[in-house]
Amino acid sequence: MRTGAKTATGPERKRGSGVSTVYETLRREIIDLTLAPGSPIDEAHLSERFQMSRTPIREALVRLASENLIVTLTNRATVVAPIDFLNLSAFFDALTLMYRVTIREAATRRDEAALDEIRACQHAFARSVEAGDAFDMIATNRDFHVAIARAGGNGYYTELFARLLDEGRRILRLYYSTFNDVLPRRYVVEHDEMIEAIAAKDVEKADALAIAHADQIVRQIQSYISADRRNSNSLVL
Amino acid sequence: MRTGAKTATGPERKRGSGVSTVYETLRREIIDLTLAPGSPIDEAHLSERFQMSRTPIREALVRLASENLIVTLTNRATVVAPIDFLNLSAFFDALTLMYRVTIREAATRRDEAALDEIRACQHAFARSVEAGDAFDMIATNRDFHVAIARAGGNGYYTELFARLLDEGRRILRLYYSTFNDVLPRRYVVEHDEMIEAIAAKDVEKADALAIAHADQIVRQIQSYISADRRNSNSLVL
DNA sequence: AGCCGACTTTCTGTCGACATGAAATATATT
DNA sequence: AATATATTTCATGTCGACAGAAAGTCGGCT
Repeated sequence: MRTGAKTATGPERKRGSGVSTVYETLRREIIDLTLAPGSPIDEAHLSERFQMSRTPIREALVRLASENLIVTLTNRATVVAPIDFLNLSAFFDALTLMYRVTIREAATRRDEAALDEIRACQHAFARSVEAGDAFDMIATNRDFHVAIARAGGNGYYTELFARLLDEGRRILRLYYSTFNDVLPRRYVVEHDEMIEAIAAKDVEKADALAIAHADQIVRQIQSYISADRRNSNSLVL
Repeated sequence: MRTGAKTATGPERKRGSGVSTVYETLRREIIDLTLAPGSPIDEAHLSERFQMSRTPIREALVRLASENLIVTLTNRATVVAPIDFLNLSAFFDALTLMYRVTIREAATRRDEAALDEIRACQHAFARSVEAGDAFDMIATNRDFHVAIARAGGNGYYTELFARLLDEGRRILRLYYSTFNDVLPRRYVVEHDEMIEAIAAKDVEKADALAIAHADQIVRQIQSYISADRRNSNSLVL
């Protein structure tokens, strides 16, 4: 006989969805800086917020931790991963490398479907630049470059690149207020040139564009940071 | 087989150690092919084997899954990640790139402590080559290259490279029986030349050696595969 | 006899509760 | 008063149990 009276407060949630819901929501909030770097993550709070037990929440946290989006101090707190301004050069190096490698692969192996994907992302990016929506700009820019990486067809590159771009999103968010509208339009043009080079399978041209583009972004971030007095006080947020 | 003397009543296990114990043990067994690709992972079995509840085991599995060492089919089985022979070229590309990038960084930024680390790993590698222990050779070779990556000081590179080398360990294990003793000795010599170039901060020399080394390994794996009829039947294990 | 559907099995996903260890607080001592 | 120590607090780590979902099994039907 079944005990399944199912009570009043029905667990109206599909079975395997708990962990991924929490994971994706928190991931987005961390990258959006909705959750500030260093802010504590409380399992009980999340348990109440997402209306589920701590178990699926813990599993989501383990997943986030393995992507370095959160840091867990054993037996004590777990906090949103700080933005490490001390290792920025390693970040810039890796980011530049992946810009170059992924666009080279894309220029080599792209097919029409992948090109369409890239163009769609570029349109979304151009729209948010027109709209002056800095947040959406940062997000669509990320998607554009991930689409290029996908066109290259190397999952190892795509995965690392996506992580780097997400980390970049966090840093850019810190400075979104200082965004001016000169650089974004330049990015739109550079993106268009990239698409052209990829479509033409001109690997060296694409590579050169990637180098220039990466240089732009690195310089942009560096100028934001050096213009911001906060970092002379607390280097690690 | 190890420990397990803990029997009887006492939950004599340190508090935060459960997850990492399971994680590290399974990780080693997966990379060693002690757990065959595609073989099922049963939480209840592991629960009994490690003498702990399913909760810490599940968290270890989540961690392994996020590193693509296992694959979980929602609501169904979780299995050891198959070795994907179809995407080998992406693997070779990424591996070669990381050989080059990490050794270039190492040749640029290495300090004496890092060099000592690298030399220690090389000694361990040379010893296992002398001993003709193919398994240990594969493991110490991995450690040697990770040490070089560490010397470069870029965590993003080190992490990806370590993952790639571990994946390579799985593939090499498949063919360990066909190891001959010509190539390993060549590897020892090549490793020595790499150390020399890194110590001399000769970036271009180091890069050239990395390319040659990567080429060796890729060719070795490819020859094993093409010499092995298994793969014409089931391309994905 | 063969195909379809309900039952059973056996996993995984989720839950609530307890144990433990570290920070925070209160207390005692020099 | 300041430091060292005991106590409280409370978030985390772990546990055992229940519920839901597929695969496998068995019996009924045309």
